[in-house]
Amino acid sequence: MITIRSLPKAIVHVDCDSFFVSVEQALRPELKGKPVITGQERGIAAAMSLEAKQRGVTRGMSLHEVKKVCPDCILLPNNYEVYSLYSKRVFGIIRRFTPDIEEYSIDEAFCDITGLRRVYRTSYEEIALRIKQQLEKELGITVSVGLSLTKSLAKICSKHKKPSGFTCVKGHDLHYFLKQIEVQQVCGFGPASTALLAKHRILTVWDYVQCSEAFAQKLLGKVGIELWHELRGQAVYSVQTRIQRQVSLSKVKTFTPSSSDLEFIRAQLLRNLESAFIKLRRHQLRTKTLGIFVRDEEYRAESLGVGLSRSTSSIHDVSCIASRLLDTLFDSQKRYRQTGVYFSDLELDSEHQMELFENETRIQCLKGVSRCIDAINARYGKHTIHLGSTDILRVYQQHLGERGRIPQRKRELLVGETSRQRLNVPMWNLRL
DNA sequence: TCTGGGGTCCTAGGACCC
DNA sequence: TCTGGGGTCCTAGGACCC
Repeated sequence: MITIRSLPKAIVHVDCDSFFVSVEQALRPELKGKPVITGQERGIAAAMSLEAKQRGVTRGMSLHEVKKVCPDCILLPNNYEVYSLYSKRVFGIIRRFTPDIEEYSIDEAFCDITGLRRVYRTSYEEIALRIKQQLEKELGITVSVGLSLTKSLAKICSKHKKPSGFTCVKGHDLHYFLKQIEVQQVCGFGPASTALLAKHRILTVWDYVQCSEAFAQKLLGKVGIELWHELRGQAVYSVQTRIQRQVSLSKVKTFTPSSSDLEFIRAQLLRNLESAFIKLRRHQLRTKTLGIFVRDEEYRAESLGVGLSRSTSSIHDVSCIASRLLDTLFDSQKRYRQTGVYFSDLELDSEHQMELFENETRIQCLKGVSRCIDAINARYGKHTIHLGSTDILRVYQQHLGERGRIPQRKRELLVGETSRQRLNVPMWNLRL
């Protein structure tokens, strides 16, 4: 069921331009006007300055590709702590104008300024412009701002002119504006929806809102009908001022070349599991489910999940389960290029209640082990202490033969180390 | 774009029960 | 043993977002 708000609203969307790079440039003015790219540590371009974009650098481009198209670019590693601090400052400045703000992502926010005309004794446009000017003045970065009747429309507006754009679309201008906007520019219409709409000759947002509500639902289900209202100026999505509780957590790893070696894939999967648990504990969470997935060379995913009898934040409880799930999914005829684990149904550590027949001593003991591992890894580096069965990854690179496979004789030597794991005896290795 | 990582939400279909 | 109908819950997979 969807709720449509009857009164017209004034929703602002703020989008920071090339956020990561803009922050770097704000902190180091000598970088301004140069082709700057962040993402060095991950090997792909995460964000780039206008100058880099003009040379043909795109998001997700591999760095050796970047070097080809833009040899003089300045490569920087992502500095999430600093971006996160800047992000808080962005939200803080907007919050001075209204408490009705949704922190949508690290560099985007929605805010609802409905009814504030009287408070500020000025128009909605003027309020939105003041927010933009204040952000740019205080932070030394540029932002693009959209103002309209709904979140979906405001987001299209902020994207309409970039960088440092301001677009306001009122109800009476809506039809004129929507005729210029293609459906793929709507947040919520991805490649699949766009292709489906194109089949029915629906190319612009105006074409879409001219369809009947029933047709929108038939074609694209719940999202289709919600967006149909939103794009006609009837608000369905409200500005979510409260931070939503995290509902899932996952860790994936793609490896090149692909592999059909079960023990190597198992090691990759268990390494994902180690990382996922580290993150889970860092957020003081526990999981009640465990899921794994693998992707083959065609990028097709297969997954398998189980509910756990009690929630946990310790890998000892589930490493054998993960291993068995993999045995079920694994097809020796296929080559795989990605593994992943995911936890859904998360609960806060503080909210966890012991069950009647739980073994308190064992649980406390495992907790202590996890605490020690976290402390050692924090001091000496991630995965300094790791499961014995993931140790194969450390030596794998040294032994790689042709086609990304470890020669059988060497493999036997390596896999031998992991046999205890499969006998349900946790084994730990210290990387020295 | 053909594929890097971390999320959210929706839906179709199956299992199970009455 | 086969067969109706309806409800709920769960799961795998898809689509989309940053």
